[in-house]
Amino acid sequence: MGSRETVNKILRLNTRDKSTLLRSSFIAQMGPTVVPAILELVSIVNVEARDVLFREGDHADAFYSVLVGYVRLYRLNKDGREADIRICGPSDTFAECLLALGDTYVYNAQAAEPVTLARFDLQRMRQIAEKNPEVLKAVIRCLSDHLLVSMDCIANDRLQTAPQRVAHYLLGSVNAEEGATSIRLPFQKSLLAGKLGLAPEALSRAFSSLRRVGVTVRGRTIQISDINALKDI
Amino acid sequence: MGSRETVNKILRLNTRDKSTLLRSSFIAQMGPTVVPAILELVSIVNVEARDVLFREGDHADAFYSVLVGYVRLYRLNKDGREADIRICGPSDTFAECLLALGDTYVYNAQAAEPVTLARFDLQRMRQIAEKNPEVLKAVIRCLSDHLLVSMDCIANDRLQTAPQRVAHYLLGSVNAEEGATSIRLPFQKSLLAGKLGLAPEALSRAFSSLRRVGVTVRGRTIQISDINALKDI
DNA sequence: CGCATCCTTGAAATAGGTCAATATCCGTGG
DNA sequence: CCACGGATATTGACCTATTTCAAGGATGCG
Repeated sequence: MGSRETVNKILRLNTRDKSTLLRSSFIAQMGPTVVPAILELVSIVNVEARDVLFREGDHADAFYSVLVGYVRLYRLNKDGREADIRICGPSDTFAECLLALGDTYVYNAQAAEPVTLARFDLQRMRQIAEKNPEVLKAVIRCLSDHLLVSMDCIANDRLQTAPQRVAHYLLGSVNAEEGATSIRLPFQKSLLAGKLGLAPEALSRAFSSLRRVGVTVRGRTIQISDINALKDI
Repeated sequence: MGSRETVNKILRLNTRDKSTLLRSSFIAQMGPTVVPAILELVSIVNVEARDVLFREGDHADAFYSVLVGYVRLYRLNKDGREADIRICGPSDTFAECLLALGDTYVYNAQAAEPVTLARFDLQRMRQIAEKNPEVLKAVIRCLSDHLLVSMDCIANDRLQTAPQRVAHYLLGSVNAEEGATSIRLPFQKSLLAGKLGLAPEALSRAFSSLRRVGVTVRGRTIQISDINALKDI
């Protein structure tokens, strides 16, 4: 029964989820030889908005890729204040550093909305990696990307003001090179605030200070009248 | 001649440097089979205090391990303000993420004092890694450690005040568990300030605010009268 | 012993956090 | 399709931590 259920979970991986998984930063780098073996050990997990996936210090037996929704990775200080470390969206992988680091989660993870995840068993993944350098290389790629993102985050926190961080985020989400565009935020503003290391109020104020360079906010929709003006902030 | 010189460089690797290199976070994880091959392609680099090793955007053909001294990894904003991303000391490896990421440095690196480095050629290292999963695993280990350090840094920047960051640093450098001790800072205070994401003045003030919990500063020597008192900051 | 560098201290300016009140958004159910 | 209500977001006022600028003091190297 237990195994029957597991098989069902895998079979139920719908076309859209499966293609997201195959295109995830982690899986996408591997060839047709290992991918099936990995898909064997993947299970699908659905969690509701605000559910805590795991906590810092918990025993870890899996890492994850996001298929649908957004997950918040964060730490707590002893007063219970929270600080986001990374926001993971579709195709992002997290906690994969535990492949090398140990069996304890090093941050908390919470679903910011209803989320679908691919779950990779750590032990079994280590076994597969042991036999397949291809997997090791994918892990290296993945870790390098995350390290780069983290270093960007440190530098931005230390060098940029709130409006600059917001401008930087907008420029990174924009398709066009210049002129006018509009963006739809993929998540709530409170999540963006956390991602940028700001209180929600500070994000609001940053947006309103960007009005003078042609940024208009209506709900999740952001109008940008001149991309180049944003770059000068 | 050129090759003669290279050989000399390697031969000149003195006992102390060599043992540091063999114990560096990167090399130490590998067995006797690959290590000699890697030592073959290592060259030793000496740079003077304040020398810039490379700049963000420079073409990259090597990564490094520190043997002696300290190296500052930092970014610039467009006004020329600097923010440290990581401080690397003896046995630390940096820029190894370029093995996967590309051939452009993603930050600036500057010697904070006279420094001796082991230089790993990226191309040749990639070739060795291709044949030796052991090397890939060492790289994963190394990247995971750096990622963890970076995430700690983000969380600390966002959650802790200046005195808390200093207390946290001191507690991490202390050997004893409780009672009184003293520490000798391994580098200048201005470097510590940068590492903690503070202006030098803020570090000074943080130290003087820690006086009331029994922290006394004289030059590079820090006296701590009660470790447990520090933990409560 | 002297000079340069590094560190500390003070005073003023600022960015952002916190708290509280109001406004807006959006999913739900009618 | 609209109206309702809870959750989100904005705004204002205040407060605190940290930066910045400027000057004085300590430190250590030659």
